[in-house]
Parts: sequence; C-alpha cells; structure tokens
Amino acid sequence: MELPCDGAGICMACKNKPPDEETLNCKTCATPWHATCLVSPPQELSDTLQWECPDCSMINQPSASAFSSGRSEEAGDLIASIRRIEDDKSLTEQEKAKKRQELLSGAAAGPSTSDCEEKKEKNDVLDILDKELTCSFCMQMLDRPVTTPCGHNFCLKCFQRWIGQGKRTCAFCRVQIPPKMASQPRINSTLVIAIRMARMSRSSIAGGAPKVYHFVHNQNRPDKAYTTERAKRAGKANACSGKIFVTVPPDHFGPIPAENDPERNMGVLVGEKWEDRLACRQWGAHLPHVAGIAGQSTHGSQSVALSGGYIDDEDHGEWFLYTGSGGRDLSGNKRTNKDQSFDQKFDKMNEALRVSCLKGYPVRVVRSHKEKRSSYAPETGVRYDGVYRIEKCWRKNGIQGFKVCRYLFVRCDNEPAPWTSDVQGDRPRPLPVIKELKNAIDTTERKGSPSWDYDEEKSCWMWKKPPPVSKKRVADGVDPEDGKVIRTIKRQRQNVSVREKLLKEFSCQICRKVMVSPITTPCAHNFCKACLEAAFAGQSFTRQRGQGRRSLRVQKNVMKCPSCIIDIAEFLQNPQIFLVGEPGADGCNRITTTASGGGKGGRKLRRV
DNA sequence: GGGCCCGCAGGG
DNA sequence: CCCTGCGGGCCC
Repeated sequence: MELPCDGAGICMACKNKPPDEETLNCKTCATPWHATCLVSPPQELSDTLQWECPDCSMINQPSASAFSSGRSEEAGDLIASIRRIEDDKSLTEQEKAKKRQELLSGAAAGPSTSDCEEKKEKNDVLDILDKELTCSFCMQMLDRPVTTPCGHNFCLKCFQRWIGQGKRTCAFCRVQIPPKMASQPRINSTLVIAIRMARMSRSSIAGGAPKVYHFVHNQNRPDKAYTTERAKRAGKANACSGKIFVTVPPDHFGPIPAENDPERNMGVLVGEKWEDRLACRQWGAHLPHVAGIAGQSTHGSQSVALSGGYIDDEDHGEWFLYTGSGGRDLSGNKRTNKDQSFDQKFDKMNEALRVSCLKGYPVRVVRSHKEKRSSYAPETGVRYDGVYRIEKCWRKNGIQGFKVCRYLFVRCDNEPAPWTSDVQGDRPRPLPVIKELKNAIDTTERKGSPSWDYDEEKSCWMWKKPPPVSKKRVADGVDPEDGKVIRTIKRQRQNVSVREKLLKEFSCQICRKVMVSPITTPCAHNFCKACLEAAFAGQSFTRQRGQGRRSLRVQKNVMKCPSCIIDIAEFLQNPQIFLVGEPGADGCNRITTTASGGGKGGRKLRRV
C-alpha cells in the first residue's frame, strides 16, 4: 500500500523528508507525496501539475479508502467527486452547478461515463450528510468540526465541553483521545468545505450557479523568495522577498480585489494559504515578514498576523483579542523575545492599530500555524482569514507583569470564515463581553460611524466613507503597460572588507568595536573588560553608529551574561583578560596574541 | 524543542 | 540614517 507524507512532511513509506523537487502535491486533496516512493510516478513535468494521488484516483475502490488519518473518509470522497466536476473543462458553469446539485441531493444524474462510480456516490451522499456531517453530541449539522484520530466528528464547542468534563475518550467509539487533540483541537477544514458545499447546493436556486470556492494549488504559486550573496545562510532564513503579485499599494486597506490581481484575476480569497510569511507577503495579505502589525502611526494599520508571538492573545475565531508590539528587550541582535521587560505604549504600530480602530477601517487578518493555542489557526502555513474591525482598544497589565496594548478585533468580511460552514459572510454581531475591560486603562472607542460598515440594503460590508488615500506607490517594477510585476533585484553587497571581518570576529558584544582587554565568558561571548564591568554597574549601551548592529541593554543587579542567560557571577570573580595590541593607524585594534577563552565552540582569539 | 543567529523590510 | 520586528534555518 502506498503512503503519503505525514503532517511534518516525512514520507510515511521511506520515513525520509523528501526535498521539494521530489514532493508531489495531489491536485484533489493537496496531500504531499514522495515521488520516488510512488509505484507509478508521473513521467512528464507537466503531469506533476495535474497529478492525483493514489488515494484520490482510486477513491471508490474499497481497498484504497484511506484518505488520510484524521479526516472523514466519506467526506473526502464527496469532496473528491465535487472537485472532479469542477475540474471537468467540458462543462459550463451551469452544468457544473447542476451536477453538483445532483451529486449532493442524490437525484438522478444524466448519462455517466462511469456508472459504478456515480451510483456509489449518489447512494452514499444522503447517508454521508446524515451520519458524517452530524455531531454525535448535539445531533445537528457540524459547527466548526473537529475530527478525532479514530475518524469521528464533533462540533468544536461540543468537543470542548466533553473534554472540559474530564473525558478523554471518543464519545462515539470510546477510543482514547490523544492529549494534543484534547488540549489543542484543530478545525477540520476539509469537512468545513464539504458541509459548505452541501449547504450551497441545497440552497442554490435553479439557473443561478452557486459560488465556487477556489482551491489554491502549489503549481499556481509564484516565484519564491531568493537569497542574496550576502545572505550566506541557507534557505529562506535570510531571504529577500520574491515579487509581489498584487498591484495594490502597501498601504491599501481592506480585501485585495480581483482587479489588483493580474496574475489570476481573482483577488486574495479568504482561506488562501501560503507556506510561510514570505509567500503570504507576495500576495499582499500581510507585508512585513517578521512584524505582526502592518501600518503607519499616522495612517492606520492595514493588516495583522496571529502567530502565537504574544502570550496574552486570545482567539475566538470571529473575534479575538490582540496584543500590541514592543515591550521587549531585543538586545543581542534578536528579532523577537518571548519575555516582556517593559510596558507597551500606544506609539508606532500600536498607534497605527488605534487609528484603524478610531476610523473603523477593515484590517486584514492572517493566522499562522505557529499559534498553537488557537483552534482556528491552520495546521500548516499562513492563511488569510478576511477582514476584521477593531472595535475597542485599551491597555491592561499583561500576563508577564508589564502593560500591554490590547485590541478587540471583530470579523466583518463578505466571505465566510475558513472554519465556519456558513455559506454567507459575516453579519453585524453584538460585541462580546470582555472581562479584562473592567481593569483596563487608556480605553479608546470609535466615536463616529465606521468607514467600513454593513449595508443593510445591499446586504454586504462596504466602504461607507471613502477609504484613506494611499500615500505609497504600487510594488516596485509594475509595468504600467500590462500591469505585470517585474521582480526587483536588491543591490548586492560587495566583498566584505578585512576590517569588517575583524570586527565580526573580534568585536565586543556590547560596544561592537574590536575588544579592548577582551574577556570571553564561559558561554563563549566576547566583551571588553570595561564594557563588562560597566554592564554590571547597571549602565546601558547603545550600538556603534553605521554598522547595522543592535543595542545591548543590560539589567541592573543581574549577573547574567549580557548576550545570553548564563549566570556568570562566579566567572566574574576571576575573569581572564587576553592581550591585545595598540590601535593601528586606521583606528582598529590589532590582535597580537593567541589565547584560549574557554567555552565550547566560541570565538577564540587568533594570531593575525 | 529551545537557543542563537542574521538578512531583510519598513517605519520614523 | 537608525531602530524595530508574532521569521526561518540550523545547531545542540
């Protein structure tokens, strides 16, 4: 029996992680497979784009029923059938709609190419809808379905109630539920689509084609991020962004419409997913590739990312509580830091969010798989979940003991959220009751009417006041003739100078200059003697100008290495100082002796 | 799984 | 120009 790759991308057949060029994604279920482990891999490159995995291509053979663990097999069959209809180029949209409807209602189908196949699907569909798409607790159509490894489906809320009662077995078959599933249930997005399609099909009026949801496959993906000469590290850790595919300016507010998507003419759809933040950026959903908030303090915030970076965040899907940025010590060249060490203020990006709150702008929201505590986060990658409005913001004492900026986001999108089985988008909803507001300070609420609001007549969310005028240009290199985007190539850095190499190798972690009276800690960090002494006298240091390096801030009365958390109190009793020559003519110190500095694999002084 | 490192992008 | 940042890869 052939096996796909598991959730971590490991081939379940050979137990290895296949490289990208050996990974095939099924066009129907999007599951990755290891090409070299397949009995009959596709022969032509072009075949790989339309490749269907063994599970999906033999979906009606009982021996090949495994769709993938944790999913409803029958729902998988249903989706596969629906997608086969979608992919049939010989059908018009109306014919497709009719076929879908027949499939889902079990009505008589027209002449078929495969009688056996269709007969099974027809007869099973009602059963599937009755059994598989019904929650065993509430006996209703599944709402935010979660699926146990034993293959049983429950509403998220029902499941959580069950777990809350201390139960740890499947309510249906009594098989043990893994601790991870119990503590962090994730919504089964495949089932969501199945339920939604069933509903659309039932409610669709004859003649009007129901809305078709788009499934994004890898082959539609754009050029990837790339690495410069300077960024020596492998892969995308230090990559430049690939081209931006949408023609909206970086300060565009709201959904990205089809007319700004010259590549596909679809716009960015709710539920679209990307491998990582760099790919997400390329489609304009959220531009910064590290920061969680996109925006300008004078203009407003266009988008946010929920990635589990801040402990105070609280996700309820249609609404969530977001934490502002800052309050963290980023010394030591860090980009993020789990620990908060000072209060957040309403400035910079936090102020940008506050502006969007006051004006009632729509804020795009992406959720990342890195948010482990939310049931609404995707299993992998980064997903666009539509626009939200910030209804209130305030400050509170955060979990880590410092003040944090807080924002109440409430969904206001015309497309349904990726986790809901609703066919419709959002309606205005009452604000949730937020307990922490009792102890909030600096609370801000919108006074006037919001710019982005629900129109009762048109039954949709829209700009009720003109959107803010863009102050920026569309992504660099967009050809005004055809709107095609030309990738911009970053200027690459020339050879690194000897001086820079020296600085890198022998610089003090505090002053960033070549060390004077160097001391290497047991944890292998290098400092000037004076800097280290001053560090523990409670002084703080700012970086040297012009080198693109970071400030190091040290805490008073803490005997930890300024570059890491190792306690060096004992070492400081008797630090060893190495010999260093006088400054040279260029002002750069000459290292003249060899010495061992202790610590594993650290930078050690060498003769030059 | 956690620590560490660093180029990049964008705000101000 | 300097500062900041809810990444991502690698090493342990």
